[in-house]
Amino acid sequence: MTVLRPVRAGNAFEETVERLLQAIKLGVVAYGDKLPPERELAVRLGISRVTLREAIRALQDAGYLDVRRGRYGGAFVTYVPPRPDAGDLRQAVADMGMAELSDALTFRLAVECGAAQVLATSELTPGKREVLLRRLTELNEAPLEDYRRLDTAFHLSIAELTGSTLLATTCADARSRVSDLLNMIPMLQVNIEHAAVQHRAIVDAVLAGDPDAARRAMAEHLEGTAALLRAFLS
Amino acid sequence: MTVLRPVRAGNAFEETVERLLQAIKLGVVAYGDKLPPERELAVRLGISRVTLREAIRALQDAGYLDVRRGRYGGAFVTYVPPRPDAGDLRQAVADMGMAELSDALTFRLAVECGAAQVLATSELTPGKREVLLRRLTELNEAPLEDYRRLDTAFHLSIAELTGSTLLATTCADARSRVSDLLNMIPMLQVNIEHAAVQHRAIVDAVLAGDPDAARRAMAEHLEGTAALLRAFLS
DNA sequence: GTTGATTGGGCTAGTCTCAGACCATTGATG
DNA sequence: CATCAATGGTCTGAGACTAGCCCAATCAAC
Repeated sequence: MTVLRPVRAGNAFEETVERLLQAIKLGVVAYGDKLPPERELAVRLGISRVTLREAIRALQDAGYLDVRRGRYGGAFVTYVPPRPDAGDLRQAVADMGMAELSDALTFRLAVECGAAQVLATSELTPGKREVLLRRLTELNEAPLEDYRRLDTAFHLSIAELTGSTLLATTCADARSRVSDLLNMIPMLQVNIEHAAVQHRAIVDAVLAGDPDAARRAMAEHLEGTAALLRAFLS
Repeated sequence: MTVLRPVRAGNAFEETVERLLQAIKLGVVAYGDKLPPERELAVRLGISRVTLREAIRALQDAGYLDVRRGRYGGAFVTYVPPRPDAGDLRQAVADMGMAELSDALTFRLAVECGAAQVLATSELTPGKREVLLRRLTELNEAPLEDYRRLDTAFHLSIAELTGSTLLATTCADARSRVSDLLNMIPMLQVNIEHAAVQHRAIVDAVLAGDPDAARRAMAEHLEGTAALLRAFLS
């Protein structure tokens, strides 16, 4: 029974660390940015300041954050994604386990295709069309070190533009489950160009209001990424 | 920022009540069945027996469970879905709020279509094909009072057959967000027949290995249900 | 009947988490 | 250079949650 599973993934401290790590690794707070003030963040995360501080302390010790006191102080992100490396990738996949990996990839495929389909079905305001196109342009013009972050932003904006909070958080969750691995895939110019074509196809289908084409373009894109990932494992 | 949202939906007691309610309302434990023994269930839910007992007590007080001591005792499900009623439906939607409702419907559309697509893409073993067909048959032969439960089982088995635990739990979550409302939609023979045709189309597309058709059939089915729901609100 | 296995009922000591108050540091501003 | 607002750092008492233990009820099997 899939429903009588653990109510909680861990204690408040552990879950908070995970959540902050997700924000950092997805680039929601980029390098050099700071987290919101502790008091405000604790409220938003629905936990006490004490617990939040423990989590921040752990991330500081692990080298993800630099905490400074005083006015204009805060917890600044110092994390930079590791340089892509096929060896690290193999190691990371081994740590994760093949079963969990394919679960995560399947999950991502389903929810992101669902989001693309829904977005293509919905009435898109000019403002929304513009957001989508801007994200695509930013990604295409990105310097190499910003590529992953802007790719994440592009993918997540598709889910966010549907207007469904549940869908947006689920896509963010799905992405974060594979983001470490994606970051370790060596980036070749040919792959980036290939991805750019696929991104364009997704946007075109969404803007044309063609859910079938959107779903197909997204599936092709994600399956390409998954295949690339698997290719570095053999 | 969609990612710096609350780490927890409530305290352990509240989340446990929700989870048990989900199991009951989705029919994972049907009327007359009993929950697993407290000690075992507490382990599976990852909580203490004390907290579990509080949750069970609350559900007992609310009339969902009948708890009996001694050997062969346990917590027996006494819940029967309320008789469909358009008035109750309107009330429930008003309580829920339109924004939350459309979020839930969008979410369900995305993840269930994603699941159907994924399943149609995957290699289906004879055993899996059989499970799917059996669920469909059971649903079609169901007496009226079992219809909702078997409909849920049919939909969830699509997600489960993908082999992705994440996807299965997400679909269960999506369904449970609208299950109360679905239970309140008056069931007309014409609607059931209509749904049967759509269910058949979904299964055919999945078995044929046609992800586009599967996605389309599922979308049509869910949009039909959503439209039916909205129809009773005006 | 008596027994014994299974199950719910209840207690306690210890840990986790919280809310709220107060302290310490920083740096822009006057 | 003094001020002060914003921010991290720390403490305390209360409540939530847990692990582990033992008690009480039930009923099939002997």
